[in-house]
Amino acid sequence: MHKGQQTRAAILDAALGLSSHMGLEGLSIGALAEVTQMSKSGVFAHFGSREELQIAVIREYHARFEEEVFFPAVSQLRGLPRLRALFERWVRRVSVEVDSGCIYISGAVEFDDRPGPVRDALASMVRAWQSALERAIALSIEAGHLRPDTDTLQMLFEVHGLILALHHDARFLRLPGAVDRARRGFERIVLAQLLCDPELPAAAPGR
Amino acid sequence: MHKGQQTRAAILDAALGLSSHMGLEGLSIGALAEVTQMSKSGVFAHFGSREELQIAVIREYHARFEEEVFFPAVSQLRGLPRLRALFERWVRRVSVEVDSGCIYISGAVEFDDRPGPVRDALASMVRAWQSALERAIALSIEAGHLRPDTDTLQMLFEVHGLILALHHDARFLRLPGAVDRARRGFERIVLAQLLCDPELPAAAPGR
DNA sequence: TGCAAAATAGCACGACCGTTCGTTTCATTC
DNA sequence: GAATGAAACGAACGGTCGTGCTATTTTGCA
Repeated sequence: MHKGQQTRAAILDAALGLSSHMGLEGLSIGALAEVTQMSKSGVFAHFGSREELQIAVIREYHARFEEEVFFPAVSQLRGLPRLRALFERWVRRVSVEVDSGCIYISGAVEFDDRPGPVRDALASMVRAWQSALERAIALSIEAGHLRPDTDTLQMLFEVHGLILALHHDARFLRLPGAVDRARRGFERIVLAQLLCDPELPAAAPGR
Repeated sequence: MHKGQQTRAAILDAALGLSSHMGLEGLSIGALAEVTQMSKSGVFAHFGSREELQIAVIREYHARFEEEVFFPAVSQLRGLPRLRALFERWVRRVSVEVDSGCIYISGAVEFDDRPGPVRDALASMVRAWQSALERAIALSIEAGHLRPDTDTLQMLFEVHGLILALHHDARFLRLPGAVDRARRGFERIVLAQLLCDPELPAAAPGR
């Protein structure tokens, strides 16, 4: 019987839209029932608890994030091209999204002082994404695109900062030009660690 | 009659602690009454509405932020020393705070999709702080510490990103070493735009 | 010391919250 | 077409929320 899975998916879709606007804590079963034209108990039955619903939302967001950001980027050549693709898609996801609001970012703020399974689920997803980026940076070093003395975690930290600043300026302050500033920041970081032309296949390092 | 002001201040103090843990949206009059050992209506009477309470919290946070970060730093020499002091105190405020959670950061995420007076108050405070930083950067250029072609807003954006990444990694992921990474990121940004030794009084630019 | 005003308490309201439970509708298979 | 189990509903519960009222206490000044 697959009618259940079907409406569960529909509920989850609505839940993602809602919680990207109101945050994971602002997500309520009543509002969700209204949006999906169902009864509260009907919605509730699919998840068993509000916490489970929140975790399901996080997992769904993770899946979509992978689909839209990670998977398309890994088709790029490993090294700097792939890293660039990851960043570019990340930027788009955070900024121009129609109904967006990155749940990773808003969730991190909402749950930084709130231990529990929701926080754990969120943290593990974020860590997974961060280590994917870390691998992409490491591969760029291996491929000879970035200097071998590049501090991987430091670079990750700074790139992540650009995304957070973009989210802040574009979504909260509604400043124009935030996307460009994020891109320029990225190029500045990369340039400082650049070893050779990333368009060419990796060769012996120039100085 | 100043008893009112006094308890109002006490309430506000508790409210700051509460909302730095639970966020401005998580701040409730009932919880506040419990903490301050007052009745709900007693607390309520001091502000007239929850929204006014939130705005009062924002203003109080702003005052403390000025006190702890801005004012001590402007006693430093204008230019790079002052900019460094601003950043260093900002870092401390965001990271090591006892009961912290920067309301500017959490509020920005909570209210990026929620128009209204609270959002407006928060945004104006954040903008005030950002333009204070912008002035500090501009002064560093005027003083000859930074290259005259430095993009002020770009630098502000990147520095802000470091603080946001620090907040994320230290408070949510609880990664060690985030503070150092923020500091190193700042030095990297400054170094790229450095014109002459900031310890010396501004002189004719070396190349 | 007494009095007006300010400050606080107490209580109730309506709304929404997550959750439970018994019932009803629906889809599927014999 | 009847039987069966999943899916959805509807009503209710206890709780908390913000917000009005009306008393009552406390405060500061004459």
